[in-house]
Amino acid sequence: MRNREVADLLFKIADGLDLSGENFFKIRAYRKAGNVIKDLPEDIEKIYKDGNLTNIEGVGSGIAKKIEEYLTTGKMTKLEEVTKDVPESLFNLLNIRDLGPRTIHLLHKKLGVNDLQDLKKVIQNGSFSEIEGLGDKKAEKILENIKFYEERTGKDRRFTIGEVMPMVEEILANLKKSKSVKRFSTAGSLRRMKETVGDIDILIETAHSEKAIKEFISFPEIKKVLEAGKTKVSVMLKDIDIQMDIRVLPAESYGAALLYFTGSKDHNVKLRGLAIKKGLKINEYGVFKKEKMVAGKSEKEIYNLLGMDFIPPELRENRGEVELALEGKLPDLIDYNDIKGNLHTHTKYSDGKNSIKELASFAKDFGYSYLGITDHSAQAAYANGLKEDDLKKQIDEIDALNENLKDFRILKGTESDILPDGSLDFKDEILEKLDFVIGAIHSGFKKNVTRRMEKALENPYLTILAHPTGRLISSRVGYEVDLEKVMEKAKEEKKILEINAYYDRLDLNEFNAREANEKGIKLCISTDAHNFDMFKWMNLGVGIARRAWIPSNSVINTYVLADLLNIIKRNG
DNA sequence: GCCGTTTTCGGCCCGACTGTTTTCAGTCG
Repeated sequence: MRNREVADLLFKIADGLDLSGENFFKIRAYRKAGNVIKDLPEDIEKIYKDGNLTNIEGVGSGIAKKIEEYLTTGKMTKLEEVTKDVPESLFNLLNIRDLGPRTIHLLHKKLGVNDLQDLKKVIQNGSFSEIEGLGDKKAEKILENIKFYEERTGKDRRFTIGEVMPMVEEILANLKKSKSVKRFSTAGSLRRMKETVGDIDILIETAHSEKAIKEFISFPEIKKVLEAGKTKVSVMLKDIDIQMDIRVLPAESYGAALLYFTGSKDHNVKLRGLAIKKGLKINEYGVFKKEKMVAGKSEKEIYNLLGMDFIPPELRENRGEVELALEGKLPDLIDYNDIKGNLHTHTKYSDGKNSIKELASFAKDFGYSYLGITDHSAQAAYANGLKEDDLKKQIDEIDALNENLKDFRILKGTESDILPDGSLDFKDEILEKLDFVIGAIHSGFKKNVTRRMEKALENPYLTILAHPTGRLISSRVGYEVDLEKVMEKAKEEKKILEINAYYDRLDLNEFNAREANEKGIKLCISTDAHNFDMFKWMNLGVGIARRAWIPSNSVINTYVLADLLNIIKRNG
């Protein structure tokens, strides 16, 4: 897939034009095309070969030609033209908050600013503030933001959703206690359950906005207030240095604001386009016919007014959901409370923190009706993997525990390493005694991974293939694997692929998961829990599944026990 | 540069906040 690569070039052209003071709408056209291409599920090269480039939203003949040139020759003349007069170091300045292309262009033209050092110099010697439209306050602000920029990776830094959740939950708990706040919700990419978020958006409904804002900015989780108006507050949070935006709203606009700030941007633009055709205007305060407000209290009301069904936040990416909602044909998505058990967990036997009994009791209290125990196998020595005798002992322990459990069952499993030759780490005689078997690659990420996975999938004892791509969102690209082949084999062998909901894995990701589902492959959402606390990640997995348009009956751990056992029973 | 059930020109999503001014431009989301 070279989509990201092509999108980045278009973004670069947009930035370059921006820094040259070019026509605003031309710049936006490049940026829009980049955004659409970045999120396309199909490969841009394939689209080009099929002659369908201009069918992509936002790509006309001009941009199509540039993409064609790049795909066939490896260069893009337009980009070279644009960057000829803009020094590379000028692009970096765009990463500084409150410093945009117009100002950078001005500083470049009038003061010859070419890089960060120049910028600091002109602020310090006062020539910055002498330019019309700029001043001392702006100078001071920029200087402070330069510090921020230098301390961290810049304003484009993204956080995994699991990284920010704990802090968000603390803040939501604070809001729950507040007497001046009536309702609140997350919005933005967090509400859409994207695997990474750039910032955190929170909406609150209150009749006493001044009081609510004052209260909010005094929360202990807040490091610094960036701006604080009457309806909007931006702050930087402690520990993780992420920006949080709060919007304060009256009841009649709550739905409109939730819709607006949940996004995605592309989804909203689409809705507004539809609204215009109906003679309506949508903004964050409501839907308006001329001056008269005709909807806004709830999102559902607004969608219905536009003649469509309510669209769940996880689908709002302008990937066809609007068209389906208009026809009343949205997919019936898996829901957060459909899950009946966690089937990938570790105990003290290997590298987990809790005993089997503790974990089972927790899972039951969590509302689950079964729990799969899948400790590591011997090959995973770093994780204290189980030898055959340990596994036998564990089987006996689970049998004994099950005898005393009511309305709940512990399932006997293993997370067996897939060895270099593609075989599993236990003999058939012991695998036979288990309810199900997870296979996983934990070493040799570059060694015949595709072939090994295919062979493991052919093994009649294997039930589920864990974290099929092996990526870590924040740090690792994953296995050298031909996922297409692995999926074909899984389909052929009727095996299950895992969506590992551990926040830094989310593997399969939403695109792969959707592809697997379209092929008819069953999926399993698991948290790979090493303690109680990690059960909460299950929601992230469901979020990914919802973003992948997956229905409940495609995920095995939404089934009641009897049906689940039927599905995971060996040899069909 | 893109796009069209007001189509090949003339629009292009919309508003808050800030700092600079005194009506607005830049930046951000």
